[in-house]
Amino acid sequence: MVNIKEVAAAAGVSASTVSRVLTGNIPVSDITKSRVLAAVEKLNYQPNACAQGLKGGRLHTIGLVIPNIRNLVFPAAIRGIEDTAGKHGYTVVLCNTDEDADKERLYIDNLRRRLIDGFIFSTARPGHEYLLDLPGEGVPVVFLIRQLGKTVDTVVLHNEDGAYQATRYMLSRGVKTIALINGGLDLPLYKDRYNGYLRALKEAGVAEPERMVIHGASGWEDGYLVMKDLLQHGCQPDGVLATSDPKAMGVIRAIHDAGLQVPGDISVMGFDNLDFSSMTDPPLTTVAQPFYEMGVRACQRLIHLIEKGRPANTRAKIDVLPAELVIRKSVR
Amino acid sequence: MVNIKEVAAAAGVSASTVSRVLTGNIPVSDITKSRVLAAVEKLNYQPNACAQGLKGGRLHTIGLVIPNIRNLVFPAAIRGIEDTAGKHGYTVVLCNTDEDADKERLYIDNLRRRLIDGFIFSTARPGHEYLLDLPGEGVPVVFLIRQLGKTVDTVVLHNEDGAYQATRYMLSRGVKTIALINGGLDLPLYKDRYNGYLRALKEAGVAEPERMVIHGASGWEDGYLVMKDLLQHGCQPDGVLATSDPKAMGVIRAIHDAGLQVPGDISVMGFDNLDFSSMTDPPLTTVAQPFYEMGVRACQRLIHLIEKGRPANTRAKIDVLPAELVIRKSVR
DNA sequence: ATTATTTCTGCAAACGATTGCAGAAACGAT
DNA sequence: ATCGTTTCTGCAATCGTTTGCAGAAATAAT
Repeated sequence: MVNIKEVAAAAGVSASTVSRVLTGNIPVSDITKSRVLAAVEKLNYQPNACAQGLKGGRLHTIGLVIPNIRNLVFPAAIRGIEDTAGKHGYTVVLCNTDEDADKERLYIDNLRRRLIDGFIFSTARPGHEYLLDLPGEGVPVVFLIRQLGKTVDTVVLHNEDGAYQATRYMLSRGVKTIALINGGLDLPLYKDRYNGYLRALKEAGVAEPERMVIHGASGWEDGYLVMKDLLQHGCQPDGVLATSDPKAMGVIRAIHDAGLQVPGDISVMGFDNLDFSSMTDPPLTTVAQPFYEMGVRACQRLIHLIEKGRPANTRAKIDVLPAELVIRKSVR
Repeated sequence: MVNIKEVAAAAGVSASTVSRVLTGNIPVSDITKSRVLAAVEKLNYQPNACAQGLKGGRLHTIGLVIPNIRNLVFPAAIRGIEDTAGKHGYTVVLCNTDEDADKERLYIDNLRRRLIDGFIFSTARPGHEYLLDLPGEGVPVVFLIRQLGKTVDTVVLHNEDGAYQATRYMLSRGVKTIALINGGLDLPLYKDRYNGYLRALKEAGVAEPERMVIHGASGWEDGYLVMKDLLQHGCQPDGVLATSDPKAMGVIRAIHDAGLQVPGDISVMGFDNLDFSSMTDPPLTTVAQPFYEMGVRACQRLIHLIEKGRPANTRAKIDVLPAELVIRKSVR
C-alpha cells in the first residue's frame, strides 16, 4: 500500500501538503493542489485509516450488536444499517451475543479498543443496564428494535398500536374469541403488544379470554406446542394473535394437525412481516415492522451522534415508527 | 481509554517493558512482570488495536463480502464465521454488494486501507475475476459457497452430488418425470446441480424430459411463475426438483393454485434446507447444505492463511462438503 | 577484587497520518 | 528599495504501540 510520503515525493512536496490538500481544512495554492491530486490519482493513494484513527480522527466504523443473525427480524434491519453506513463512508462490524451479557461485554471492550466510533444495540433488555453507561463515557449509542429506559436514542416500532390494529382488525372481521400467544413480558415490546391487544378488546367491550393469553413463547416450536396444548385442553378460540410470524406458523401447523382450517375455523395473525410470510399457506395476515427503514434511521442517528455529538441537556430521541397492517388470507 | 504509558507509570517501569510483558516475546524478570500485570489489571488496560496495526501487527479483523444478507443462505454461514472469528480474537466486517462489481471493488479498497487482515467472499462469479488477483498482492482470501477457478482456497458443497441424490431419491419413490427448475448456469454451483440431475437420470435410463428443464430462475416469484407456466402449457411432471427452497415454495404454491396436491399429484424437492423449510406445508424434502459448518471452515482456513501464510508452490485447498438429503413430506 | 557473561531494562526510532508553528515567498504600499 | 502583509509550505511533534540497540545491573568466573 502506498503511503503519504510516496505521494509527496511524486508530487515534489512535503507530506504535510498532501495531507492538507486531502483534508481540505487548510488552503493550498491551486497549482500545488493539482500536482498533488495528480499524484494521488496516479498512485491510487488511500490514506491509512488506522493512522488517521490513531491521530485522533474517526475510524468510520460502527459496531452492530444483535442477539443472533439467524433470527429473521435482523437481516432486513442490518441491510438498512449497512446501506446507510456505506453511503456515509462507514463500515459495519457485526456481533452476535446470543443474549449473553458477558459475551456482549467482551465484544464492547474488544471493539472499543479498536477505536470504534459508536454502537447500535438490538440487545437491550433488563439485565443489560450497563449499556446505559456508555453514552456517559463518550461512546455514541443507539438502540434499535428493543428499548431500555429513555436515556438512550432509540428506534422502535409502535408496538402497542401494532397489536391494537391487529386485534381490532380481527374483531372487525367477526372474530369473537382471540387468543394471544405472546413473547416474554420482560421485553417492553411484548408488554406493549399485550397492552395494545387489551386496549382493542376493552374498546370493543370484549373481556380478556381466560386461559387464552400465553406469554413467554418464542419461535416456531413454541407456537406449535402452545396452540396444540390449547386445542387439546378444549380451548378453541376462533382467532389467534401470535406476536411473531414464526409463532404464527407454528400455530397454523397445530391447527391443521387438529384437522381444522385456517381461516375457516380459526383466524391467525402474525407480527413482523418477515420475508417468508407471504409464501406460507395460507399467506399470513400480519403486522409489518419497517425493518429496513428502522435500520436506516438508527444508523443515521448514530452517525449524527458521532459527527455532531448530542447537545448537553438534550433529551434522548425516541423514534417510534408506525406499524402497518398487511392483510393476506389467514383471517376470515 | 488508558494507554501503555499510564500503565508503565503505575508499575514504575517503562512503556517498553509493559509491551514486552504483554506480547511475551522478550523475557522480563518475574518480579517486574507481576508488577506490570497488576497495573494492567488495576487500570483495565487494553492495547489500542489501531496503534498495534499501524506498527505492523495484525488488526485481527476480517472482511466478509456477500451479495445480500436478506438471502437466507447467508445468515447461518455468517454465524459460523462470526463464532469462529470471535474464538480466535477476530472481528468481522460485513459488506453487501448486490452482485455489483463496482460496489465490491469500493468495499475492497475501503477495507484494505483499514488494514484488514483478510477476506471471505461469497460473491465469486464470472465477471469478478479481479478477486483472483488479491492473493498475489499478499491479501489472504477464501471463497465460500461460490467457487471461481481453482487458485483460491474455497469451501463449497458437493453440489453435483446433492442434485444427484435428490433426483435419485425421487426416482426411487416412483416419480417418473422430473422437471428441473434451476438457477443461472453462469454460477458453477447451478451447473453442477444440473449435471448431478442428469447423471441420476442417465443412470436410471431415463431421458431428460423435454421442455421441463428451466435455468435462470431465482427466488420464490420465479419458482411460482415458471411452474405456473409449465402447468398452463400442459407440461405436468410428477416431480419437480427446484434448486433452492424458495423456488420450491413458489412451485408448491403454483401447484396448489392449479388445484393439485403435493405430493399426491406432484412431488417437490428443494435445495439448501433453510431454517423455514421445515415449517412449510407440506414440510419440504430438500438437500441440506451445512452452512454453519461451511462458515466455520472458511473462517478457520482464512485465519490459518493470515497467521501462517500459504507455503509457496502449494495448491489452493478446495474443501468440498457433503450434501445431505433431508426427507420430509413433499415427495410421495 | 576485577573482569567477563548473562540478564534485564530504558531510550529512541519507527509505523502513517495530522497540525501548530515558524520561515519563505510573493505581493502591495510607501 | 524597503517594509509590512498575506499566502503558502516544510519542519517537527504527536497519537499509542513495538523493537533494535546499548547501557545497567546482576551474576559467574578468574
